[in-house]
Amino acid sequence: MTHSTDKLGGDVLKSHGCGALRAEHAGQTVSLAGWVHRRRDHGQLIFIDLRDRDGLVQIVVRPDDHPDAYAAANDVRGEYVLRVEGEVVERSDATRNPNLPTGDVEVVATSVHVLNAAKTPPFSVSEDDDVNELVRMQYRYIDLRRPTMIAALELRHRLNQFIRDFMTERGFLEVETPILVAATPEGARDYVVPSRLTPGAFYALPQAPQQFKQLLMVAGVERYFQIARCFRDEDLRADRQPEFVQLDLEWSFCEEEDILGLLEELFSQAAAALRPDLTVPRPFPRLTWQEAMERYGSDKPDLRYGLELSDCSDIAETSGFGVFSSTIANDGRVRGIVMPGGASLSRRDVDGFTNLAKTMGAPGLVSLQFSADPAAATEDDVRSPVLRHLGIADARRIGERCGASAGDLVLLAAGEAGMVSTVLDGIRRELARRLDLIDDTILNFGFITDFPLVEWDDDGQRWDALHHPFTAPNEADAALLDSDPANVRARAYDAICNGFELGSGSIRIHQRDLQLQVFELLGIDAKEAQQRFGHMLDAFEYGAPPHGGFAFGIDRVAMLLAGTENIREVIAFPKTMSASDPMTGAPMPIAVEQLDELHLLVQQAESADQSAGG
RNA sequence: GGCCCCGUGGUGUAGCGGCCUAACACGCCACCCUGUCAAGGUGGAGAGCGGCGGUUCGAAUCCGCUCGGGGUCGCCA
Repeated sequence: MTHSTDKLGGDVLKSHGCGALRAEHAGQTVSLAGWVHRRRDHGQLIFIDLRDRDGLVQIVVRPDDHPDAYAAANDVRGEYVLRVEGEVVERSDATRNPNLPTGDVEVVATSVHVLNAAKTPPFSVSEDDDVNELVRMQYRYIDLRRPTMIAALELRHRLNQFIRDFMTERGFLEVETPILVAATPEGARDYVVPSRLTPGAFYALPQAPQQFKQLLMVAGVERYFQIARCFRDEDLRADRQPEFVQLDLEWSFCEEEDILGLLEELFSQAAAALRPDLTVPRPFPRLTWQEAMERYGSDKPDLRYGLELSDCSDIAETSGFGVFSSTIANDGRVRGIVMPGGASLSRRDVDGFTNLAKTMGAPGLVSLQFSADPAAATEDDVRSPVLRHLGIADARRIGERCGASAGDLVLLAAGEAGMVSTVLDGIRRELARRLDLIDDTILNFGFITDFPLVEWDDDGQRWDALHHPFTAPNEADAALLDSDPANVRARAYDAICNGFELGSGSIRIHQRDLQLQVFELLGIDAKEAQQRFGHMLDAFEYGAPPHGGFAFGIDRVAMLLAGTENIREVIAFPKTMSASDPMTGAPMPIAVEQLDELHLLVQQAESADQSAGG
């Protein structure tokens, strides 16, 4: 036989995969093994759809020639595990099933063996029902049998494979780094592992292999990558899991262009290989962070649609509307977004947007509904709760500034700049959904560049690294490090796609002095720096090459390639929003003996009905 | 930590103060049926409505608390 695409055949128990059989196999005697997808009993004729990882094939069982096979088939139920022997027969024209890849053939069974019976599963494998996720997770091994889930696992496998090949071809070396590492107080909350041998001491699970990969650069690896497991103990989201997988890469003697160019190739080639049906616009658009925030209010804007924001702060500043003028007087901003055709919305609908804004921290929204072109609008043409305060002149200017036309709705948010961005970003995404502007046949990748190096943390009263403390400042802004840290740009960049952040990277600091200067800015003095990051600082003194890198979430890329908005759909065994696993019960209390060995004392009883006290 | 949504037979839903000793679809069980492929037909079993407490003559239905799931803001170097 010539080279076959059948991956599941050739076993002792199984000569072919169910999904692999075609007309060309007609006449062959085959042995198949798989699960009963469906069974159709016609009395003196039983059809069984036998399913394995690659697909389905119809088995026909008749009592006359093979009574034993028929008897076995009679007792078979859904999800029974069978081994079937028989002959592949081309179907008559009237009985072909064009909906099935194997629909031109069927297997006439000569024997049917039940390898294992099965209880009726808690939900259907054969129907694509919307089953409660808790139940799916409790029985994940059944959930994963569903063809869409198997397909997601395979997609992910192929993505990983693609990445390994791609990186290898470009000279990157896959190096594994430790999972038990030192805790880092900065950044996300660490998952922590108590040390038995060093009482009172703890490892942390890595949030990312950051320091190790930089040290690999100092070690002369030059080009490193790893499909790395990362852990962050933060609240979860639809696109966030406590443990996730990144393509982590680091590159010596590289500049921003090298990395962004590599990523563009990687993402577009991966998409072309795995989802040739999707459109990937190239070149990937690049926006500075500043520009992204101005135009979209987000550092991960969905670029598949417009709905850009407009700044109306100057109009607001001189406005007779006190809320606006005082906002500007207090260093706030007033910005707006247009909903095309929104002038006809009811008060109730407009209130819906206001309520959405309130959930994101806005005191409210100002709405202006223009029934005429804003440039020529009279008071009768503008519907707004604040028209009286604003005046028709400013209403016109705002309408024009935002680019509204007759029939449009303008929504304005006023207040602190960050809040205004958050709110309008949320409104923008909601508008896109309502106006059906989201094209799900496009993967719109992009890069965000020139992030600020640091941001002021009001709670901690200090500067925090926006990316991480090893990010190099833009050389042009070096002078501002002491005088005006907020305006120092970092040599940091993010990759985005369809409104998701895929990952981020930067050119790193490779000089001890500059690193110390940045630590200083972050409130880490020389002594503390030496204590906590001495190995990095020392390494920089032993011939550290200039280097930079990137890391992106493989789960998220897989999610986008799979066409879902939920990361759990592309993870074999995900955790719930409360970071638990309903199948295994993790996390769970451990025995007192185990705690003792680890020198741990648990503060509270885990629940009131247990006798173990505080 | 805040806010929003959800929890009714195995699954998905309906019911939203008495008509509910809870309805429908799929699934399940039994029987019939030789060409179906979401097979078909007939019959049947299966939940007391996440838990606790309240309001009421009466609670799946209203209220409070609680548990669980989902979503989101904060958070996520």
